[in-house]
Amino acid sequence: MARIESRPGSQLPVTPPTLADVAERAGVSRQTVSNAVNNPDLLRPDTLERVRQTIAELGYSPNRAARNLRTRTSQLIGLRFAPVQEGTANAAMDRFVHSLVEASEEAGYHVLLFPGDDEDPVGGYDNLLRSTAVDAFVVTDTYLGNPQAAWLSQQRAPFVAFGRPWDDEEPRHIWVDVDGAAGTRLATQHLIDRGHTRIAWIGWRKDSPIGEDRRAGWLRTMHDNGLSTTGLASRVEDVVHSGAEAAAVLLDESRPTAFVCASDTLAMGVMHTLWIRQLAPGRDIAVVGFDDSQVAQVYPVGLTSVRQPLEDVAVEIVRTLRLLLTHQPVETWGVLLEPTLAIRESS
Amino acid sequence: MARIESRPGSQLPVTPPTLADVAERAGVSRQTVSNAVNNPDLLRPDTLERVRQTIAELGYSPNRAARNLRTRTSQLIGLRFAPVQEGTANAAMDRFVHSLVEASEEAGYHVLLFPGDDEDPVGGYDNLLRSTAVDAFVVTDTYLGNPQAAWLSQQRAPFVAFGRPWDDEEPRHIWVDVDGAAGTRLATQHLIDRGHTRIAWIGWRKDSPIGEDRRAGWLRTMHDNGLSTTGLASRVEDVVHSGAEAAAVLLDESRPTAFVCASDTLAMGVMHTLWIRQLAPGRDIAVVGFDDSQVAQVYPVGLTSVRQPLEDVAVEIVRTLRLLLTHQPVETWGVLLEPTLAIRESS
DNA sequence: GCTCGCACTTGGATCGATCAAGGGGGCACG
DNA sequence: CGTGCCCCCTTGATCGATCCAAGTGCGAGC
Repeated sequence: MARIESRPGSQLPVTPPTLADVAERAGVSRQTVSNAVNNPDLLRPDTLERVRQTIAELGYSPNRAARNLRTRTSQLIGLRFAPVQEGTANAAMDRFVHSLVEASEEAGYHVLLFPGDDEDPVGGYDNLLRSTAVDAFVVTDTYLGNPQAAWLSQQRAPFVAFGRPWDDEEPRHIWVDVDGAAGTRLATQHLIDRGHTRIAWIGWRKDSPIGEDRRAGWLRTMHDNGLSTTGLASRVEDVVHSGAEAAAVLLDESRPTAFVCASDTLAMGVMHTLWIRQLAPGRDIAVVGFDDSQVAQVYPVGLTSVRQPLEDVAVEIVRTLRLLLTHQPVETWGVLLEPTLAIRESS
Repeated sequence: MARIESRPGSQLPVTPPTLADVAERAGVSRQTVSNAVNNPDLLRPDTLERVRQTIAELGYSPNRAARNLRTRTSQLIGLRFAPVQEGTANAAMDRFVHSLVEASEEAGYHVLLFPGDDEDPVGGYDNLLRSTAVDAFVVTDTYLGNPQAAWLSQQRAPFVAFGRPWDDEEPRHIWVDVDGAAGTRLATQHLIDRGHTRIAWIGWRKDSPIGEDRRAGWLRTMHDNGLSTTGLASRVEDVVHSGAEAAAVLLDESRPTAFVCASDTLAMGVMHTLWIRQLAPGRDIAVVGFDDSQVAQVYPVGLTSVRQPLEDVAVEIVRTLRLLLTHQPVETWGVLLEPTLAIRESS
């Protein structure tokens, strides 16, 4: 049998069998084999069985390039894989991408990654689109002022966004998103149920619509429960030490017994302040984060955190993409999914 | 209904222009346009300029499927995107994938993700290979007993592994890896330089070759510096509470002043034990983790951690893949890269 | 006997780029 | 003035699957 030579890389791939090979071997025409693969119900059962067996024997699999050329599809979904932000806990992307890969596979698609370039944000999209390398895109960063979604709409390229179009009164593109306000509502209600009344908010700066949405969930829940929020909110950068500072100030000035944070990163900051002040998370002060990042899971005092249903997001995105690509009507512009709360020791 | 504003000039035509369109418009043949794209030096400068201008005017980009069919390549690199392991700090995959996407792009490749299936570990590879959907693979999980690398070798599929073939038997394959022992050596020496002499090791069970490699770095460095290691090592599961328990036992029995861990997850366990015992990381006891995960970066007391040069790994992998795919000789079977130490407050 | 429809076959064209030959014009050289 | 040659470009074939239209054999139904 094949003994591998001692020099690396001296192996050559073999040419796989073609449709014609299968046809000849099975004693049928090319067309019939093609039908066996794509329209099995057109064949008589016994013929189908015979062809299928031959396909199995030869290990035939339709050549992707040829099929793509003819059908003008690639069965690929493009996803811009943006640089990871070091120093923050936001590892949601990883989980989302994985879910997307799984969901796509089930729909007969694969995920193609391409790099992001902040100087030319649509360059990668443009290339792939014009060379018909992908059938559709999934857009993940739809924050305010991001030109990608608008650009893709204009190009009439099929895509679904993970994230709402915050800046527009009228939805210009199809989206799937997680209800951030519902997440912080869950978190806040959870704390209220545990007897907390002075629950503080540490969130992002005002120019982040996502941050404001999450904040609104906290705010409304507090008010719905007749609780005051004066002096209990703070808006900072999404870095650990900002969270720590904000927590320190809030503790000094407003004596909260619990914190709801817009991110696990900020929650980590709170944990730090608690640690410095010899306060035990979960016993003395409750803390809830957002994103259920690995930090929340691995931190010795498990951090209670809002968990986005990324698996469902992926499934919903792929489902919608499929409708788009088969030119079926899409019912709604957007789908909003409910997050859950991963409860741990910190609350 | 959706009102999508359209700027007619910049809108993507229903069908993108083809080579023939460009050729006709520029008054040359298809082949000449093809050469303008792929072998510019075959054209006279003025012709080249003219063709290039026409390409720009029409916004032409070669159709991927057609090119793939003819050249029998796809310019795609397959990567199995395995499920994220919840509850551990190992987010190295994310950073690696991103680096790989960037490095691939520069070499004219894209990364195609496909899901992993533990029941049929080579199924995904097989499909993509037989349908000639990808040119090559990057294999990431080459732990002992993993059949993928061996299977791919046998199929003569071009691939490069991130990870050494630990079982050291034929058939061998081409790999790029990070020197784990060098990483723990860095960590250990760093601690010795800070005056520590009783440095403990918390690592994985013996059946993990990677774990044993990392352990060896600690062991050798200790011995090289004339330090004893008796009673200072422990091997456990890679989960937080195991790390915590191991730390507690070691502290009680051997009074170490520093810990080197095989992972950030275990280091988190150590941190937990320190916290319970009111010991300050970095001041009372030093801790070093492995992987420089987001946990290490975000943890309030920054965790010193061995950082794998994943960017370099990706570049090296792509470089080698390119040699393989162009049938150029590959010099060596494997390349071992040196990690660095991200020093933070915990040491 | 005739029609109808099913289950294929047949031959060709097609998708769009690239490969492998095949010109043709200009220039140098005899 | 003819020949050879190189450079630059053109032409037809090709990659492998799918689309298309027309045709064949056969059994059932009227």
